[in-house]
Amino acid sequence: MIALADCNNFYVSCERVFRPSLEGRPVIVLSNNDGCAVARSNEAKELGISMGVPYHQVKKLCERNGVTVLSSNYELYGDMSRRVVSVLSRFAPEMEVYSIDESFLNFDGVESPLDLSRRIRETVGLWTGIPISIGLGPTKTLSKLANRLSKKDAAGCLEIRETDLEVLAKVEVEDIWGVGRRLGVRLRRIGVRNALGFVEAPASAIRSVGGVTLERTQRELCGLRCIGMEEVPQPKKNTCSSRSFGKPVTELEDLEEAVANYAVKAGGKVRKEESFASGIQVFLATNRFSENLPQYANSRTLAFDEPTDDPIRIVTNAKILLRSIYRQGFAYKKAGVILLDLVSSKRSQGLLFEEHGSENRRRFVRSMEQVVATYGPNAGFLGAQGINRSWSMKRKSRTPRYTTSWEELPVVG
DNA sequence: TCTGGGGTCCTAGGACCC
DNA sequence: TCTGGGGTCCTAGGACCC
Repeated sequence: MIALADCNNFYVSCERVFRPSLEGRPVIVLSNNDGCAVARSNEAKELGISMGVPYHQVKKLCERNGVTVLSSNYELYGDMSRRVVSVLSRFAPEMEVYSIDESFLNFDGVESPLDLSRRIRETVGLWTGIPISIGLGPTKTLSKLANRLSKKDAAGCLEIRETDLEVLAKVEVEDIWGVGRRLGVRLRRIGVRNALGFVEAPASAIRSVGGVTLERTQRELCGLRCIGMEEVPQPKKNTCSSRSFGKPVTELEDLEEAVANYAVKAGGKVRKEESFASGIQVFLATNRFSENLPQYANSRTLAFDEPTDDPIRIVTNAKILLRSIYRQGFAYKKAGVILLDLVSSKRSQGLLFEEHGSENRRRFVRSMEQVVATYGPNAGFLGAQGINRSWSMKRKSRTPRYTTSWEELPVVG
């Protein structure tokens, strides 16, 4: 038996832990740049605010109904997520952290999985303040399905088996894990409307619609385990840092600043993972929603002669790539840096005849990181990253970083 | 006016090899 | 008139997930 523990309306729930007055009231959390609604309390869902809707489309509705609108506070959510995970890990020897708000737990051999789930749910709620739901099933895909159904159940814990045909018949085909909008359309076209139809369709038909991946999903729904638990997260193959700009950017100098910042950030992630990047890609794009403005998007890739984690090399190359794809006369909305083909820093192939990256350089980078970790991001940065950063994103109503910043601790009494 | 960010996997097609 | 067979590697694009 596999359990999927999923935090309810996670970002909203995190905010409510520190502002209990938001309990029972409509709340939404916005994506970066205060762009879209990415988390909604049940009350907000009832008002008809859908997942991912652009905020400007529901702003009036929010104002009319007294919805509390918050910018995202990823530092807080990340820390709360770690707390939830640490509680969950007490209950299952084998566990996979699947996303910021979901974990799979292996319940093989557990005598009464539902009882255990209820205990876990209670403990997480008590110790972290975050409400969770738990779905149980013989495979990951079935536990995902059970979890979805458990959200509607007041008890918050639900078990499903591949033999529960009448339950499967009630699940829309798009609600299956691994079936998105496109595959949903194509499946409906061949007459598959719900999970029962999906299970009963011939494997060859499923395969012709969605390849081996979708056939695997079908087997999983039939109770056959095809997707295993991944206790140790696989090392990342790529890492990306990108942002939409707070306002359109036209000048190369501004783009260079922005791209330098993304490059430094992506480099930081790579160093943290103890990896080196083998290549780098820079991309930029105008606002694809502004149909009447001239559109342009491009990207360019370059392979490092030797895998690296050196921010100065990364920034230098990012700027070279940017200049090669930049074209004047466009209002750019977004740019980003992707570091490609990450390899372990311990097993990286060096150059045969020369040596890159002096020990001095490495010490310099480490010192910079320590300065920033202690005194904040403005205490030390590369000149290329710029000072004014007029392009930086909007985030109007971010709550304090209650749990990760001494300056922003909640005040009691 | 205003529309997120960060990933993975699979497949088809082209370039190239012998 | 007739124009092979069997590979690998890389990339772009499309699908999905949260």
